[in-house]
Amino acid sequence: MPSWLNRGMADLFPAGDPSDVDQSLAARLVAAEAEGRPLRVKLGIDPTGSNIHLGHSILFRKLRAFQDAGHIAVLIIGDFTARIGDPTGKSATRVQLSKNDVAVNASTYLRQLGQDQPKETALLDFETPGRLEVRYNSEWLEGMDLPAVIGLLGTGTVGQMLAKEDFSNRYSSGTPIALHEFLYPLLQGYDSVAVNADVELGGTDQKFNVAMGRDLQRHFGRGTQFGLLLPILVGLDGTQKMSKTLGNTVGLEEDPLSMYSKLEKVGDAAINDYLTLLTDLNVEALPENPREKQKEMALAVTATRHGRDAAEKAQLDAATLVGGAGDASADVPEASLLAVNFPAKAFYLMSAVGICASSSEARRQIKGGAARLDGEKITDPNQEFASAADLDGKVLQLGKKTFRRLTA
RNA sequence: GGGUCGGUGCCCGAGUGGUUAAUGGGGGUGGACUGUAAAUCCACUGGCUCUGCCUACGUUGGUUCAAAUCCAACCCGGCCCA
Repeated sequence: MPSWLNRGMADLFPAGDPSDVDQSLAARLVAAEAEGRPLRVKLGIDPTGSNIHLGHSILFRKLRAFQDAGHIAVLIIGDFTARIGDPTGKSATRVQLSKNDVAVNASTYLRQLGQDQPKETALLDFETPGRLEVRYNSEWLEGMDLPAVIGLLGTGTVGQMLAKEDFSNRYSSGTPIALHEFLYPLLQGYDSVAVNADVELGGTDQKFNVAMGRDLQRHFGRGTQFGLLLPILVGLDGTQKMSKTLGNTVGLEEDPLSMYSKLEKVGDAAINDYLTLLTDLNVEALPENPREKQKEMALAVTATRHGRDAAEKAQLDAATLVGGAGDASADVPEASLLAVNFPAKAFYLMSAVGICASSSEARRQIKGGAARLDGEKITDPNQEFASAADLDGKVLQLGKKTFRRLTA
């Protein structure tokens, strides 16, 4: 098996008879090569949120690696499944996305994946002909009639569903499981049938669904897919998975400075994973000193998104900002003063400019000694600023790592 | 459909007529310390250009000078029965 394929891999199944194209991905690769037929590699995404973070990107990176090896990336946008909405949790969170929401989210996704970029900077290769198929699953799910749905339901059993960890947890803890949730794995699996996947990529938490895809392909008499699972990236807290709701993410489109400063304080235990899953570098090449190691990793990961030069600039800026703040040359994200009404009191300014979520919070932060303007501590929440001109170009700081350059 | 228990702030979870945005824990943010880490300690943790004013304990009404706490209806969930 090629190393680009093995890198960071958490699980590959089935992994049976090495000579059987149905049991061994290595055999399938060899056979495909002999036939001059690229593999079809499926990756499904639900366009529910609209910001891709580094945790998602490890799957896309693997998909890209397949593309670069000459295979076909089949990106499935789960517009149909997303529209039904995930009923997990309380009634209040039962969001039903409209057709329009889904369309907007999907296009945001594609843009972030690099739809309009050359393949050198894009996450996926949109350029090379024949390397990418983008499919929407409403294409085959929307028109499915009740007999077909019943047929699909008939391929699974309640026992199978309850064997799935999160269903069984919820069942035994008394958390409701809506009936249609059982349909989800089946529909997702049916996507594999519809696109004739050879390989499906997913996080390790997707094993059940990916396996379902293989089962359904067999049921429908199609070629079977392999499941290639990648680890779930831990978030910045170093313990829980990277996820938007936990607020421990690094967004793909974040500016170099915030990306770097977040990454350089990732917990020691997570550094190797970050490097393996988010870059092509060798773990052995990293320095021993844990602090240096963090910096190297942060630099390398930032560079994959913004290029080496921007990443190095971010590293420098991070160092100077923390040292004294307000360095005029530092490349700090800007915040416009246009929406601020003058005269402005300090606490109001901080909320109006978006560095604090609310003016009450800003008040508290100032009292807690967290706010600085050009490195000088703001002590009075009611300190007044007469006009935007007084603030133009200055750096507003919250805590040690949040900076905004104010612009009139 | 019947019985029963329950729905509290980001999460869990106290509270059961009356100073108070509402005990405690978790999480989060900030400060000290440090390697901008971990651990530990301290503070803060509804909103509002704020010496005051709003909005909050499933929803809507009601009783009361006064309700998260009492009453009614409704909505949602667990369990048992069908």
